[in-house]
Amino acid sequence: MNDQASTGAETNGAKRKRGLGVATAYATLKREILELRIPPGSLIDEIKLTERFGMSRTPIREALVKLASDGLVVTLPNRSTVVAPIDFLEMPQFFDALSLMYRVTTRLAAVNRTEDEIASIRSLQEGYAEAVAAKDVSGMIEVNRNFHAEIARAGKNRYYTELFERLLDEGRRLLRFYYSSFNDELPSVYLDEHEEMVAAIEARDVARADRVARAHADQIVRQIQAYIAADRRVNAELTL
Amino acid sequence: MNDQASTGAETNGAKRKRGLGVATAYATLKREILELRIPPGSLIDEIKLTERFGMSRTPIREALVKLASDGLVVTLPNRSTVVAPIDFLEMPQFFDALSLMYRVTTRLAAVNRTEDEIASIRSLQEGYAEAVAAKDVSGMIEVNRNFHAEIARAGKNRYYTELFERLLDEGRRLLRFYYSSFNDELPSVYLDEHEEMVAAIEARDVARADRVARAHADQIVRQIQAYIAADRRVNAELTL
DNA sequence: TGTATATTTATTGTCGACACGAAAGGTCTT
DNA sequence: AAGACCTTTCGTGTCGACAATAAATATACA
Repeated sequence: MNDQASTGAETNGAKRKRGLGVATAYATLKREILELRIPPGSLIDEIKLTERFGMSRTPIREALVKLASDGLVVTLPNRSTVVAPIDFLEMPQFFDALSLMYRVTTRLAAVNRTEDEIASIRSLQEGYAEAVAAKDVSGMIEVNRNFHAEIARAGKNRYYTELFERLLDEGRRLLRFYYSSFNDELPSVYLDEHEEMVAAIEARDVARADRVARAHADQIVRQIQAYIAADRRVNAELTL
Repeated sequence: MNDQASTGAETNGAKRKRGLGVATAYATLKREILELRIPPGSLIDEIKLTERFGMSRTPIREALVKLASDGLVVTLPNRSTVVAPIDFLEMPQFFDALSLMYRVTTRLAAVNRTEDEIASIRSLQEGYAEAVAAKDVSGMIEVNRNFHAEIARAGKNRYYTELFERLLDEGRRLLRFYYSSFNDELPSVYLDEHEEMVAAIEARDVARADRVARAHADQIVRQIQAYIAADRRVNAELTL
C-alpha cells in the first residue's frame, strides 16, 4: 500500500513554470493529507519534500504556511510541522457547524441557482450513483464532497462556501478513517436524499430544501457518531 | 494623526528573536489593513517592507501568504500583491453571513459560557461604554469587535469563531470607511443591546440570546446599508 | 546507578543573490 | 503619425547557504 515511491517522482527533469512551484506542492500535499496518505500527526520534513518535489525550501515553506492557514497542518515554532490531528473531542462542534452549513448552503442554492448549476449538480449526483453502483467507496467520498460543494457554490455566498468546503474536507478525512465500516446500505439512502435535495433546489422551494438538508445532515452525523461509538479501540478519544 | 513615521521605524537595532519575524510583519500589516491605514487596492512592495521591518524578503513573503489566506490581500501571479478591495457588490452575502454568525455565536455562548467569560465580556462592554462616552469612534469600532469576538469564544466552536472574527474584521474596514457618518445616537442604542445580550448569555437563555442577537444584527446591517445608500459618490458600487 | 550538565546533531528561520516575466519605454517600418 | 517589434527596467519566484534553536546524545558527578 505504500506507493510513495511513485508519488515521490514529482521530480521530472522538465522544470516547472515559474510560480507553479508553491501551487503544485500545496495541491499535492493537501490531497495527500485529505486522503490520509499522510496520516494525522505525521512529522513533515521540509528537506524530504525538497527532494521529492525537486524544488528549494522556500516554495515548500510557503505551501506549508498555506496549509497551516487551512488548518490542515500545525506548526510548532522552531520545531517541526505536523499534519493536523483528528481531534475527537472537537467532534460535537464540528457536527454543529457542518449541519448548519448543510442547511444554509442548500437554502441559498434553492434561491440563487441557475439552470447551468442545476445541470452540473445533477451530473455530480449521477457520478455519485455510479460510485455507489461500483461500490467504489473512495469515489463516493470524493464525489459526495464535490456534490455538496457545488450546491454551496450555487448559493453564491463566498463566506459559507469557504467554511463549508473546509468542513467537508475535514469530513473526508473522518470518513476515510472509518473506511472499512463503509459496506452497508447507507450510501443508497444518501442517494435518495440527494435526489430530493436536487429536486427542492430545482423547485426553488427553500422550506423543503431546508428540511431535506437538515435530515441529510442528521443522517450523516448519526452515521459518523455510530462509527465512533462502535470504535472499541482504547484511547480513541485521544487527539492524534 | 499620521504617525506613520514612528510606525515606519520597526527597524530598531535590537534583533528580533528567531521566528518572530513573520509574526510581527503579519500582525502589523493586518492591523494597518484593517484600520485602512493601507487603503484597499494599494500595491504592496515587498522590498519596501523589507527595509521597513528590517528583515529579508523571505519572512515578509510568508506573512503575505498568510494575509492572502485571510483574504486581506490578493496576489497577482508574477506581478504584485494588492490590499484586498472592498467589494460592495458582495455586501448582501456579507450581511447574511454576519447576521447568522451573530445569532449562532450568541446562542452558543448562552449555553457554554463560564463565569470567567461573563466577566471578561462585561469588562469589554464597559470599555465600549467608555469609548462611547469619550466619543472615541476608533475605540468603539475596536472594542465592539472584541466584545463580539469574546462572546463567540465563549461559545467554544472554533469554526464559527474563526469565520465570525473574519467577518467582524471585514466589518471594521467597512465602518472605518464610513467613519465620518458616525456622529449619531446609534452607539448608545448598541450599548443597550449589548447589555441585554450579556444578560441573556448570563441567564443561559438561548431563545432570548437569539432574539437579541438577531435584533442587533438587523440594527447594524440597517446602519451600514443606510451609510451606503446615503453615499452619493459616483461609482460607489465599484470594487476598489 | 541515577541525575544534572555539556556537547553534538538535526532542522528550522533567515539571509543575500540570481533568474525569469511582465510592464514601460524606445526604435523601426509603413 | 500609427502600429508592430525590440529593449530596458523593475519586481517577483526561486535558490543555496548560514545562523540559531531545541532535541538527542554523551559526559561528569554524586
